[in-house]
Amino acid sequence: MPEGHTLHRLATEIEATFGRRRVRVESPQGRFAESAALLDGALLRGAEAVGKHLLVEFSGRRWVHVHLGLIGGFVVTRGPAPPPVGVVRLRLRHKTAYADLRGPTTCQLIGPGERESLLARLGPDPLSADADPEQAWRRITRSSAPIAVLLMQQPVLAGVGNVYRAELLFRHGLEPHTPGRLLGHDRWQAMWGDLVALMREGVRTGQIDTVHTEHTPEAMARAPRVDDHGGEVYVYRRSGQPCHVCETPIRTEVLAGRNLFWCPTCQRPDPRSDRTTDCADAADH
DNA sequence: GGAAGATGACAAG
DNA sequence: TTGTCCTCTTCCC
Repeated sequence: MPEGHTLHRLATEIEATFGRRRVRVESPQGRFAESAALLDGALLRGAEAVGKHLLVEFSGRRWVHVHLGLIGGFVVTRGPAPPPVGVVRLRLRHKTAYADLRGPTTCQLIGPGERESLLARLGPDPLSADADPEQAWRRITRSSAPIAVLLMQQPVLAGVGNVYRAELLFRHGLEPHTPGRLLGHDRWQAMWGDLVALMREGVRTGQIDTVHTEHTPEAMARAPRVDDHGGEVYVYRRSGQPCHVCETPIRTEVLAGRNLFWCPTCQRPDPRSDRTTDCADAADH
């Protein structure tokens, strides 16, 4: 579930529900019990998302640092808290709402120093108003790693995951194996602007929709996507299905341990590249 | 009832 | 590059 937009929504929801109130803090599962006891009854000041990280601030310059990883979930529900169902690492609650955290890779009580070092190791977040795309550009243009790998490295760019990276590369017609150093600056600026718009839309709707108006199911008279992640996409998890634009079957492969999807016809190396558009080049990495 | 898989990240080699 | 962790859901027997 969680790419950056999910965490930003979550931060907003947690702040709206629990912000500036004293909350009960529990760890039904037990793995966060010691820290929960320290925070129980404290004032929850607010919540912020940075990339895929969530920071819930409590009085006394204390933060609960949460990272959902691949499978984690943090669900806010109205109403008094019932007995926990399943494995609940952390529960926040007051009289009229509760939030259950399950399966995070990180749930840790931290102080100002640890918070600072976390922020320092993250690249610009397209959802943050003061993010600097040039900071990401400097790393991309220095690297010979495939652009598809760089987009998912959180020190390069914070908040982009497997869906946004695949869809962004499609929307910009960029072959995923193109080395970062061959990416043109203009192309990068366009990609950044697009990411900001796409991810803001993701925060608004809670899902990842990336198709242009002319490629929606209605416009194309095709069946809408039925999937657990909702939105309409060009390539993500569409392996073997026809490209919405050119009908070439979408390709997939595992790159750096993650499933990559792309259209071999619509996506080409950056024009600044001195390579030909021969697909054999793409295998070089 | 069990295996596989999933929008992530890290350590070890 | 591989293995490991986190939890739940889906699919197949």
